[in-house]
Amino acid sequence: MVRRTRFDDSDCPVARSVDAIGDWWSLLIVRDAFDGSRRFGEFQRGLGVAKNILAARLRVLVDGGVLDVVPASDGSSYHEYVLTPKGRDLFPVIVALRQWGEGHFFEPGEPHSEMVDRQGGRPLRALEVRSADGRRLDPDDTAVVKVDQLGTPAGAVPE
Amino acid sequence: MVRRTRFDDSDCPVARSVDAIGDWWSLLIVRDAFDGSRRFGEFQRGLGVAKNILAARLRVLVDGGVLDVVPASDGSSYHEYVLTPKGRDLFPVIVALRQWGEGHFFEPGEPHSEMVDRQGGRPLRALEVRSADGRRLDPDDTAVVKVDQLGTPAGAVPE
DNA sequence: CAGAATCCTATGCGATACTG
DNA sequence: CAGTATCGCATAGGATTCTG
Repeated sequence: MVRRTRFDDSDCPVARSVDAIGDWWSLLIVRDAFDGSRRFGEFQRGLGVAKNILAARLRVLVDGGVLDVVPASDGSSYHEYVLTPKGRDLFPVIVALRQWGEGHFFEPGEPHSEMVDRQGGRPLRALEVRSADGRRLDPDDTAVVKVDQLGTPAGAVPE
Repeated sequence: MVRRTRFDDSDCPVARSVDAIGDWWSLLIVRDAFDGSRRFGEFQRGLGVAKNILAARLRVLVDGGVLDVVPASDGSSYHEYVLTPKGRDLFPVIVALRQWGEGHFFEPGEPHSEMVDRQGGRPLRALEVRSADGRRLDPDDTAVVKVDQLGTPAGAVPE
């Protein structure tokens, strides 16, 4: 796929995000990073991915500014991979995917990993899309517009 | 990749979501569906993807319960692809990816498509991850636990 | 226009072996 | 343990053609 079709010049932020993440492995690496994984071996065990693939993905994520390489915290000569602020900004993406999966791909009672609030251990509230003034928005309440210049929508999508 | 490594039996909802979506094309199809695309040709023009690929992806999305096929609303003999409730539940995922992209892949003032509130046309509020009782949560405020049985966390991740 | 059917190639990725 | 190097195959997906 010639490195797949590139989306990095699209004017759609979704496409650029998708392009920047690269592939699903990368996203699962990020997931594990949020879960606390920092070492090469941790990621490899958590993912069951071939080491060459993992190494390549880690490099892409580091180059893309999602992960940072830091000296190992335990004093060993290796290093660790930690999320950058940019990588941490993927938090809602991971949470959104997690909640979608929880809601649609598990039988009631089926064991699964779950993200909880550390204080009290309760599951998170479902993500809510809101307007600038705080109203809850459904998909139909939104439109995608093309912003031509500095922040001024050029026109609402007709519909 | 023998249809890539399967994640559909993972106990992680993120992995199952990723597996169900299939690939980036599918996600961009969903994005366009949220933007109002319904017809084969609309998706194709919006994505610039080969028709066979598009057809295959649409089938996967329909089979997966993300899209539904309905008779064309304009009376033509073709049909249209509309989001199912399950598909509409991907809304936060798309919004999250969009916001990440907006925040990290565009220069200030660089033209891009933007999702706005239909009422007033203002951009959306940034997604916020919240606890069950409404506190804002950062990644560090959360943990991923393994739920063994009916809703009772088996133990917090040590860290 | 909406697809299905072919053909073809680049490459993602899995497996394995090797290094420090 | 943390990677790099090499090999090989399946296949995603691009291009094109054909049909109703």
